[in-house]
Amino acid sequence: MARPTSADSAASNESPPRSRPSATEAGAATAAKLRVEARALFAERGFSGASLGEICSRVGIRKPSLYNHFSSKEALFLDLLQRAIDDWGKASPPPSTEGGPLREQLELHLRTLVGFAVERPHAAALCRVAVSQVGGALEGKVRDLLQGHRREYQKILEELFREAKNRGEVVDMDVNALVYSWLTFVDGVMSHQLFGYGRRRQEFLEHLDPMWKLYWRGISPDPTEVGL
Amino acid sequence: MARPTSADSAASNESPPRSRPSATEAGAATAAKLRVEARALFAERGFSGASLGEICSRVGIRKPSLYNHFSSKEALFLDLLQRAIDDWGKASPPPSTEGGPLREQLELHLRTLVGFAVERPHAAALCRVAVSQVGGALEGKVRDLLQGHRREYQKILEELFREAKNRGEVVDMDVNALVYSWLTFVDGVMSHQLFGYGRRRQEFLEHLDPMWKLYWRGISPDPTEVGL
DNA sequence: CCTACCGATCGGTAGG
DNA sequence: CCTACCGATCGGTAGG
Repeated sequence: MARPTSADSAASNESPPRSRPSATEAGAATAAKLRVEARALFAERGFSGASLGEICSRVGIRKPSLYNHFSSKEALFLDLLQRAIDDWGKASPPPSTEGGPLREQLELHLRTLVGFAVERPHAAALCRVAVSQVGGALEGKVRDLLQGHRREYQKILEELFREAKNRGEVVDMDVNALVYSWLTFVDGVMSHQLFGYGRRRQEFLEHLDPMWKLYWRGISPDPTEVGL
Repeated sequence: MARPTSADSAASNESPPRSRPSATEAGAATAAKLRVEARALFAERGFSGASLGEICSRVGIRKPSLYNHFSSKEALFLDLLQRAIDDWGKASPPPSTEGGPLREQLELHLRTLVGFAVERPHAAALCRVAVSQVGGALEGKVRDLLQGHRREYQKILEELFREAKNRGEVVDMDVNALVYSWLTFVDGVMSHQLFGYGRRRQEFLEHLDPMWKLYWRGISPDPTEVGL
């Protein structure tokens, strides 16, 4: 995240504004604005519920002009999804066995995952919309994008937990069960963050710390030493 | 669940077929068919992505005839959502402090929750679609339905964990943290079940047992006694 | 339950 | 980047 700006205003590859923008720079700026508004509207209404007309209206251009930047509604959505996945991955690098004790690695990783959803709510919500987009025309392409990322993530977790188990940093248990346990915990936390409403979301965030401790207690090699 | 039939073919209030159906019986049968197909299509494509024309086509009637049974697309969706919530609640009665040890209560409850998603995938997916329906016209009404149910569920859990804590059946910790921990665990499990794809879903189900044990280990008053 | 039809809006194109 | 416009489809109504 280049700038500490709020709520998804930052796209992946924005350039700072100049005093006299060239034609290509103006075009890039329009494309960036389109991405911001499209991301927000897709996140709020889903793929079919968001209309290109409204996106363009929010940017201040007419609908046909959008096709100078994106070849179709589907292409626009997939572009945004790819960026959201990439940005999320960059903001939350997977934990490594080299980085230190498993407990600290996992806790940090959890916090960066949640942090992305807090700082980039529209990008996170777009991923949620994509996951929910099980039917319809772009089903296959969305699934490919998401599954590729998920498979890679799962493989990293398998290695992480296998090594941690060998070092006695985690309870002695089937590695796959440990991986699924982590995925379930993360998905549960993200569900609250992505689907929760208003106050609930904030209230939930305040309980992240004790929830993490209870999770760690479950997979810790020595639960009695986990301070609660 | 009255009949052990597969995949959501059973609506909430179907009556068994007779040899010579009256006019009102035929009408009720049509309404039931409409619910089955609408539930499947809403679940697959979302609210905006599903069209009344296709629903009617699957049932074998013309679009205007739908309005003899439901006053609008929105009313149809809300009817289905209400039924899905009710059915899920009936199939998964919340755990009670009277019913026995907390551990057994929670495990049984978890299995009935997952069982509903397995036996009634379209009803469960409709709830997922509704939760995702954060924007658009029916935002407020959907939220009211879901929040009402959620609040009630959360209150029951608070009482459950408070009493269990007093009896020493659960780790000594803030009751709210225990409640949120349970909600997170359940949401994580449901995420896999509702959003998962094909083989993954099955593979995940096979790990439900060890995942449950790891969860219980985290909130158990004596984790060392949890057999893994 | 049907045919016939409504205005609105959709994603996208032609052409400049 | 625009105006003008396309065919298709949408939810819903009139009238029987």
